[in-house]
Amino acid sequence: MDKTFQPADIESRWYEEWEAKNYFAPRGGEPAYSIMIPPPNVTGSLHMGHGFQEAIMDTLIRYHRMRGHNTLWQVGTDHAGIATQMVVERQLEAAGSSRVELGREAFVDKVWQWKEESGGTITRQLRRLGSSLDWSRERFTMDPGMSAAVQEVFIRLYREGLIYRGQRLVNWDPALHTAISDLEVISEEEQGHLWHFRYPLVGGEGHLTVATTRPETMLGDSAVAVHPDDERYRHLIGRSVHLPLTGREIPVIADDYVDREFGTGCLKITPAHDFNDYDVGKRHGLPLVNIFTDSAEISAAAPEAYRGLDRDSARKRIVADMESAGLLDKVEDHTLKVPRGDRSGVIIEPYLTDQWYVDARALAGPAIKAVENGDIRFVPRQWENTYFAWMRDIQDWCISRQLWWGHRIPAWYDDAGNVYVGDSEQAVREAHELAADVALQQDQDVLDTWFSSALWTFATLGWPEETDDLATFHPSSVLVTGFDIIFFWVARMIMMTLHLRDEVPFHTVYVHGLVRDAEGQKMSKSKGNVLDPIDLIDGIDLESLVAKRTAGMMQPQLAARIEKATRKQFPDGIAAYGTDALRFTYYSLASTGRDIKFDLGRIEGYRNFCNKIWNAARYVLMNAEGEDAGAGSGEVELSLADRWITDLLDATTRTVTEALASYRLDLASQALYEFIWNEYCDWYLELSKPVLWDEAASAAQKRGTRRTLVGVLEATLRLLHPFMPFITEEIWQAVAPLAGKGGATIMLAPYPEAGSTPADKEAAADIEWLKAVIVGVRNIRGEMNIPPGRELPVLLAGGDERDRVRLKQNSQYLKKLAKLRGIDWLQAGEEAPAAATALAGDLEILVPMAGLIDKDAEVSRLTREIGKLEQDLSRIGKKLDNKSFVDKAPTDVVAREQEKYRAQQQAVTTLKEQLVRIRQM
RNA sequence: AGGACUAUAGCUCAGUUGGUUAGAGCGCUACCUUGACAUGGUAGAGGUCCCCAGUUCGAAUCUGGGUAGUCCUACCA
Repeated sequence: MDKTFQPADIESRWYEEWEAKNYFAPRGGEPAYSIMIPPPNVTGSLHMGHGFQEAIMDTLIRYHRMRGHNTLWQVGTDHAGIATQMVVERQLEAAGSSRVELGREAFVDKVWQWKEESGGTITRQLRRLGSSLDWSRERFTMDPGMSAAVQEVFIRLYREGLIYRGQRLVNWDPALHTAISDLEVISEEEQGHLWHFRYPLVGGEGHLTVATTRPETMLGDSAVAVHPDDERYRHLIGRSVHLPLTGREIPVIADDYVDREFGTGCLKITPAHDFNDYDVGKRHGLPLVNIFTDSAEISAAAPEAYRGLDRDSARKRIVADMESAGLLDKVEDHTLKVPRGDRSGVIIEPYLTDQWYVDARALAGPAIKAVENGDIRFVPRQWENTYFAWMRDIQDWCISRQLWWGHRIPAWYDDAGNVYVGDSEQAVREAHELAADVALQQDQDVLDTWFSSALWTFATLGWPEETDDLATFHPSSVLVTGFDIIFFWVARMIMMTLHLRDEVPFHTVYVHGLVRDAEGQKMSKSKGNVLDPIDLIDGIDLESLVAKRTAGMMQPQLAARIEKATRKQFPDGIAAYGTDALRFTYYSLASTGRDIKFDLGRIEGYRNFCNKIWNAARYVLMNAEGEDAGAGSGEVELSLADRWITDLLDATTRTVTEALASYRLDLASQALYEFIWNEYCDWYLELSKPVLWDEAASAAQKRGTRRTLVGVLEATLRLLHPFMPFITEEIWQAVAPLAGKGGATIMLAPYPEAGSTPADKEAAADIEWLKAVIVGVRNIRGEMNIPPGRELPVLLAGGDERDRVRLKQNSQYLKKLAKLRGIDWLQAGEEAPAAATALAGDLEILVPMAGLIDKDAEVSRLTREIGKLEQDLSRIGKKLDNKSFVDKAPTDVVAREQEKYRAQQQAVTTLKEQLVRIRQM
């Protein structure tokens, strides 16, 4: 074995073997445990959020698999309609072509081609993370099975009246030329202006002043509204105003939607371009004047002067024209919320079109109930409130998209505009007995990507067939996801699955936090603070990192800033930490209800942890290989340390198991870290040395220590395997045979279970005593700068019979671990030599100072120690003097404080006497 | 405008039902290449648990009110 842990080669070797041997597939057993991966974008690549999420799922999956459950981790990818189409369109543009030029069929072929080319990236990356996904069942949201399921669902819901087609205002993306759902619109505050326009009253006397943030929409105004009770304008209701620049006259109407306090109290109404105005227009029977094309340029419905202008130019022109007409009252600065498309980033336009909708209200009821009654549980719980809030006020879901990449809507139209929904044109013709000469045209639109994702948990298992897999693995056990897609995906899965299958898609939703950068910023390409998990695994040099982060930047000045920041933050690039270290970092930061700030210091710490495990294993193998490690029938004698560490492993197993059950991977990883490093390595391995290296130790004793050494390591590796799959497998292969364990892989070895035997409290107490004495000596050594190699003589004083017994049993340990030359009891009446003092309970540990220890140094050390103790003593004293504490606190608490007080007092007395003695020297 | 979450060491974070000397890692200081490991060992320094009030014998923990930050939902032109 190498002296340091080298993850790269080990990782690829083991993953290939696991996959080749089909260890990831379900293997029967009871009960079933299944997780459906949130399908990543097929043409995407892995980011830190994926890394985090997959790591969590893999731990849960490996844990249940080792427990012998029938475990399925369903893998697959998503076709990601808009995102993927955009990428391919951009490629075409770069090549001087376009989607339109290519035509629909050729374009879709092109996308498929791109999917074939780039689709392997993300799945390769998933493998690098060690994700034990069942690749033999890999699915894609546009594969034939999924497509059939999507079609089936659409038709079924249509027949049930839960999908309908309607004309209304939608969120229109004028760059992508498609409708999008409410969720895909991001509204953020931006600096803008409020323009006050004068609309002259018809009849010649005066005007009304309206305030608007969108001057260009005035061309589509249908009315001016005032509040019905507004004294200022009441007399004008029913009159008309000239709509400037258009030659139209529009009425003054009354509607209590108007806020009298805002602006002038007069509101221009543009029913075709504003959601609220649309409602007002409906109430008053106002005409819809659509002044935009589908690219949000001024349309033929507007005066000729403005036609063809984009929104921004139109705005400038209109403001200028109003000003020169003397109709611009004033302009104020104003911050407003601007709605933008989450993909395109352009301003979204409310736009009147025909679209398909899902009646979400009807589906929401059962979905709410399922969470209310606990059929589905959110972890952490608080997300249920978010879910309820949204579900109780849910809007109908616009599912049609004017894209080419996606599931084509199974609807056909005849020339009269009648709609026929069915499996195919043929099926529709037959069902509706349409003559062959009736021309039918299929709907041009595709479905929202989330429509197919909503079917993910059951469509991947063969639905609409009632397959064995469905019966076995559905509902799935847990969904692991980020809060950002609770509405997009989680809620819709729940609604669809309950409706179509009358069962929940999963029993638990584990919601994890967002992975942010070290400053707490969201990672994004434009900020240039993105970390690629693969780079943390393999490492990357500075130049490559800079190149990667600044590639394909639209704005060069951004690239310069990113480069500077990157060079500053990673002057030496990023080291190769390996998958296990990366995963462990995720777990350690995965406390619930909290985002993760990814800190390089942590991953480095866990890389070191891997190395620690590696070297501990080297030590164990070094001492056990070729030796009798107690797996046979030879007599075995267990030492105190053996009993203690075995017990502690048991306690750790319990902690880890409980933490896993409550999705506290941070607590699980912490318990493992502490046990392995602070107990097994720091103490147990050291305690094993005196036995193994002692000529006088019996074969049975050595056998006992070797057996414990190997046995505890072997079990610990299994305990750790779901978290650190690679290093544990590599070491386990060498260690398991020594422990008498068989099996081809640790992956399928049983997960340790906490034993039922009561804790060996005596062993624990003895080890605590031992540690206290050793730490006492080390403290003196450390404070006095005595080299660790120098052996010290030690005298013991005070203490009771138990201390004497313990010393007798543990002197070998003490000598070795505290580097002692000899240990003697100070006889009664014997004068102690000048010595530095440490305490272990009532036991005094004296290290004679002769030639080693400086008097002043010891004086100040003792003084400091006494000071600390006295502070503590006075605190406890006050507590005990408080009558109501003694009266009201539970007796065991009081007793504990009293014992503490006695011990501290004793300690202070002893140290003070010692101080006096030293001073007299 | 509603709602959620967060605030603990210089930094990143734990702290379960109120009772610990408030912990870990990184960083820092000192000493040390001792036969698993310098990606290491030993020892040490470092905290007004955001502020105020309350409940309690006792509050980092419970209640109320602030402050600051992050985010979600809905939005008035």
